[in-house]
Amino acid sequence: MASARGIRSPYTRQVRLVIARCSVDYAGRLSAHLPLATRLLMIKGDGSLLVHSDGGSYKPLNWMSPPCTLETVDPDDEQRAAGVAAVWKVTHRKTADQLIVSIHEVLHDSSHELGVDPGLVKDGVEAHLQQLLAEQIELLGEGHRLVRREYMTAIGPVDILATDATGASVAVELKRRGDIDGVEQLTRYLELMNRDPRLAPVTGVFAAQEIKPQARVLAEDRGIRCVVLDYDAMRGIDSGHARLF
Amino acid sequence: MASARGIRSPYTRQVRLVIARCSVDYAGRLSAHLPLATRLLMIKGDGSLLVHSDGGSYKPLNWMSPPCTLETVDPDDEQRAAGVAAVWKVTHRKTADQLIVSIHEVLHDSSHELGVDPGLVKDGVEAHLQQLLAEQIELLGEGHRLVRREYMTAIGPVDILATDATGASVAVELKRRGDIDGVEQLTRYLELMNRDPRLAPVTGVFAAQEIKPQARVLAEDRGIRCVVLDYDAMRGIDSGHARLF
DNA sequence: GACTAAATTTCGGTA
DNA sequence: TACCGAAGTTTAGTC
Repeated sequence: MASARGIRSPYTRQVRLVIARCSVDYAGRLSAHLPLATRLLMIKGDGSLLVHSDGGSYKPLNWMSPPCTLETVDPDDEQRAAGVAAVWKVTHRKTADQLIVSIHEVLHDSSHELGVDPGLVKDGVEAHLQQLLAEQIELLGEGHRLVRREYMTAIGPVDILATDATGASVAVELKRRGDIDGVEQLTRYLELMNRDPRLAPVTGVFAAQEIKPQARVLAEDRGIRCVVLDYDAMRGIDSGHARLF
Repeated sequence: MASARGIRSPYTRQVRLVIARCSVDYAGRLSAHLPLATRLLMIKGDGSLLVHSDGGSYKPLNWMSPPCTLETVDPDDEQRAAGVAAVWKVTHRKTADQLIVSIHEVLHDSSHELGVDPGLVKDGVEAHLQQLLAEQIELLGEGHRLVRREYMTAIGPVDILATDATGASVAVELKRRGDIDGVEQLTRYLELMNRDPRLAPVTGVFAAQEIKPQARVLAEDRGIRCVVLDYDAMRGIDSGHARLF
C-alpha cells in the first residue's frame, strides 16, 4: 500500500527549463511532427526531455524517456536559412528512437537543482477496497464467509475466495472500474478452479465501484454475478481509517 | 492517421513555472502524500497543475487535471510554525478532488506566454500496419484475399476480414504488441462470427509485430494462428511511404 | 529480465 | 456525451 523511490543513480539532479519557439520531429515507434510554435522544453537530470504546451493534461506533446542522450548540433545552411538557431538531437540509448528539436528562438533558459525526491506515498486504491470487502464479506450476500484474500492459482492470485451460504466456493474479482478485461480475467480463473475437484463448483462474483454496461452483459451471460460497491459507505463502516480531508 | 488539436477555449495561454520546497497532498480517487522536497510546479493556462521531480519519465509525481481551480490560501498558525509560507489549493471542478501544495520556500517563479499550439501530427501506428497488411494480405498465406478492413460486427469492428485459399473466412486481429488481451478480443469476435451461417466457419489469425509467449500459447490452444509481422519490411514494399530518417 | 496487471491512466474515435 | 479501444502508454509487482 506504500511505495517509495528514493533510490536514484548519481545523475546531476537538475532540471533545465527552456521556453522556445521550436518545431519537433520524433522518429521511433511512430513518426510525429510538431510545427513551429512556442513551447516549454523540460530537460530532466537523467537527460530525458519533455515538450509541453500550456494545455492538455500531464502528458507532454512529445518526449524522450530515459535512458537517452542529448546532443546539441549546429544547424546546416538550409536549416539556418529557415531560421533554425540550434538543433537538439535526443537519442534513446537502447531503441535508437530519436527526437529532433529545431530551435528558432530561446525566450527563457534556466537550470535548477532539485535534490533527491523522497517519493510518493499512496493510500487507498484497489488494495484498500479488497481489505474492506474482506472485512465486509456479507456484502456479497447473506451467509458468505471469507476463505482468504489473494488466493493463489497457477495463473495468478484470485482477489478474494469465499464461500456462500451453501458452503460452495465463490471467486471474487475486484476492480475499481469494472471493464470487460476484468470479466475475462475472472473467467480464466473460474475455468481453472472448476477443474480442481476440491474447489468445484466455483461461482464468480465481479465486484467493482462501477461496472461498465458491456462488462455486465458479458459477465451475466457467463453466469458471473455483478456487485457494485459503495467505497465511501464501506469506508464509513470501517472505523480504523480516516480520510485526509 | 492525422490528428490536430488547435481548437482551444479562450484561456490565458500561459505557463507558470515555480521551483519550490514543498510538500503535496492529494485527496480524491486515492490519497497520496509527497514529503517536503524541492520540486518543479508547473501551472498550465487551463489552471491544471503538475508536480515534477528531476527524474522518471513524463508522468508527474502528482497532478490535477483540468478543469480545475487554483486558490491561494494563507497558512494557519500551525502551518506557519511548521515553516509553510503559502498554501495552494487546487480543486477539480467536477469531481471535487483536491490537491494541496504546502510551499515552504520559492526558489524560482516565472510566467511565459506560449500562444496556440498547432498540435501534433502522428503517422505510422496500428492504422498504418492495418493498411499495409490489407495491401499485402498474402502474408497470411498463399491464396488469401482481402474481404474488407474494419469489418463491423455487433460487438465491434474486426480489424481485417479475409478469405483463405479454400474460400473460408479468416478474421484477423492486428496488434503492435500481441498480448493476451488481443487473443481474448479475437476469441470474442470468432465466437460471434461463427454463429453467423453466412460466415461460418471462420478461423482466426492473430497478427502482430511481436507476440508474447503466453499470448501465443493461449491463441494456439484456441486454434488461432499467430503471424509475426515485420513492419520495416512491409513498409519497404509499400513504395508510397518514406521514413523521416 | 520477462511478463502481468493496474493506473488519479490519457487520448481519440464513434454511436 | 458515454463508451470503447489504443497508447511511443507508464508503473509496480511477481516469477
